Amino acid sequence: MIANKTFDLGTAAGILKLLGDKTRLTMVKIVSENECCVCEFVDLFDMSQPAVSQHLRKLRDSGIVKERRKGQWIYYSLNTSYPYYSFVLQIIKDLPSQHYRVEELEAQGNRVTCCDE
Amino acid sequence: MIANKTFDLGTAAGILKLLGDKTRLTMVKIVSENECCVCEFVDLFDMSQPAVSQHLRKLRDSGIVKERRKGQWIYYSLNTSYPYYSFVLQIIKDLPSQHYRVEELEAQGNRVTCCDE
DNA sequence: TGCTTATATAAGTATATACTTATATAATGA
DNA sequence: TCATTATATAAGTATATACTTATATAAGCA
Repeated sequence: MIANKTFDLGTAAGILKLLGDKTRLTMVKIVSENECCVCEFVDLFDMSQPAVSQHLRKLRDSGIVKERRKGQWIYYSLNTSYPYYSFVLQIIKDLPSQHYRVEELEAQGNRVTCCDE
Repeated sequence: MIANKTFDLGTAAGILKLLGDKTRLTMVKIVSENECCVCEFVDLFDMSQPAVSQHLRKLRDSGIVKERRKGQWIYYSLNTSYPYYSFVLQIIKDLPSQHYRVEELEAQGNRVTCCDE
């Protein structure tokens, strides 16, 4: 683990608390494999848009994920320059891949064309 | 990661939620290095006995830690046969060692003589 | 410009959580 | 047996959390 200057137990607990919610943990696993936008999460989780938005806000505020606006859409991805990125990666690396869910979305034609640049 | 038959995201999130509390995360790190009894935790955390007991209960109920009675004392330690032990270990392994805190306790003469068998 | 779509925020609410104090259980030892 | 020590549990409470609905912001397009 590199560049974790102030990696105390309080910091670690804060990260674990954020990841200790099934929705957010799944979100983080997803964006570690595929850049994803809010409306796709709404589809994937069958959850209201504000609920999704509020979870993403927590993850963004902490620095775990980052956003990128592309027209109307805002894409979320794992923030590789997050100071505790390696800690996050360590936690999610062995979790079951969620790539198939994004593929399903794509098969249904519900994926936003985000890969066209 | 071995023997995690039903290691889905819900299970993982549940574990992370338990560890996502500074007190419990510290407890788990401590018992990964030293077997410890309740009254020692009370000293270490400067916290009420019931509060400590309730945190330990959550950790024990989940299976993360195990207990061993020795006379009046109940010693807690990391449960190495917990199905998700390797996941827990992966999370805590790089956290700052808490061994010095137990040593301080010992220096103050506040350590229960638990190693006399 | 006005309409639509995507996303964020605000405010309210029900439930979960981490404590508190009081009490129960269990082991030790006089 | 009774007192002491260690621990657990029960019940109450204040705060945190994850939603809800309503509304605001922002971009694209007719």
